[in-house]
Amino acid sequence: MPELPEVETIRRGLAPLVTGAVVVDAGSHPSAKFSPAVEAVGTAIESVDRRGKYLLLGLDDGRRLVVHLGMTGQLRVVEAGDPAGGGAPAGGEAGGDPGAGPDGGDPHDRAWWRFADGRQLRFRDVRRFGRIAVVDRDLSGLPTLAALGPEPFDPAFTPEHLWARLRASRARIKTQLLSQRPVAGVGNIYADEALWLAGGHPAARRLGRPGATRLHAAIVEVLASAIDHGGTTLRDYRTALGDVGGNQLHLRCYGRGGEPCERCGTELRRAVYDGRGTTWCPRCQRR
DNA sequence: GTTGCGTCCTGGACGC
DNA sequence: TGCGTCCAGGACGCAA
Repeated sequence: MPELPEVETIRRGLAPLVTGAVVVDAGSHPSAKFSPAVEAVGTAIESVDRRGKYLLLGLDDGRRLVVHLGMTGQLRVVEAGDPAGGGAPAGGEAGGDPGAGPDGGDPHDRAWWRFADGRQLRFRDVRRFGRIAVVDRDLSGLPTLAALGPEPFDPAFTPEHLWARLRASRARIKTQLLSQRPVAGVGNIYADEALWLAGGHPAARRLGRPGATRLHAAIVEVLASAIDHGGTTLRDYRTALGDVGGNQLHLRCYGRGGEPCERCGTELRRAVYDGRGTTWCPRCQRR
């Protein structure tokens, strides 16, 4: 489930591989979630940026190719003739066999772009929770993207900002983090990790200023640490080079329900809040 | 406007 | 071994 650290790791791997590449052909799964991929044909990729969990490929016609990886999305560059790429795409007509890649490649490939040098950028997404869009440079074509909160490493993301945003809502703290509005890029894994580190209860609806300050520092710390470790691979996530991340070895809360808290030894609890599996320490994280 | 629930989607885990 | 059921979760739609 790619969150900010995973998307950032993919961006860093992808940028040197695709910057300057000219898209000469493309295809996609017929779903409207993926079919905009073909709109990039005839352009050159000028940049690879990230906003929250979204990858933004700057095109030389002024637009941006936006890719959201959803839960199981993977982006890989394959060399011309690489069996993993299914060879040169035959036909290349968008809306072909649902779920099948060009030339009968991986059936979970939802979109692909072929470059002038023969290489392909391929988007594999088993559960089809990802999506692709082509929008103007100002991102106004995607309201969700335009409404994202500040980047966690941006100076605009301050303890005061976080406190003000959390104070303005009565929703649960974790639910607010997952909304992407207080800060962009936090998903279920890092919300649990940051709340554990900050000692905040995920189901609390209010957070004092000291608590918000601790949570701010925790968000920055867990995201930066995860990027340093190459992201978290629980099942599907792979870097642009096909490698697994290493942060799953450093998780201290997420997915560890029933295990002892490494800080106090109390058994970590697991529950579902607002439809999302949540793990927390009942002793370290009191309401 | 805010909040919370249901839906989409598929592979893996698990029980029978 | 095979079948059915449950679970995971980001974004979005909808109802209250």
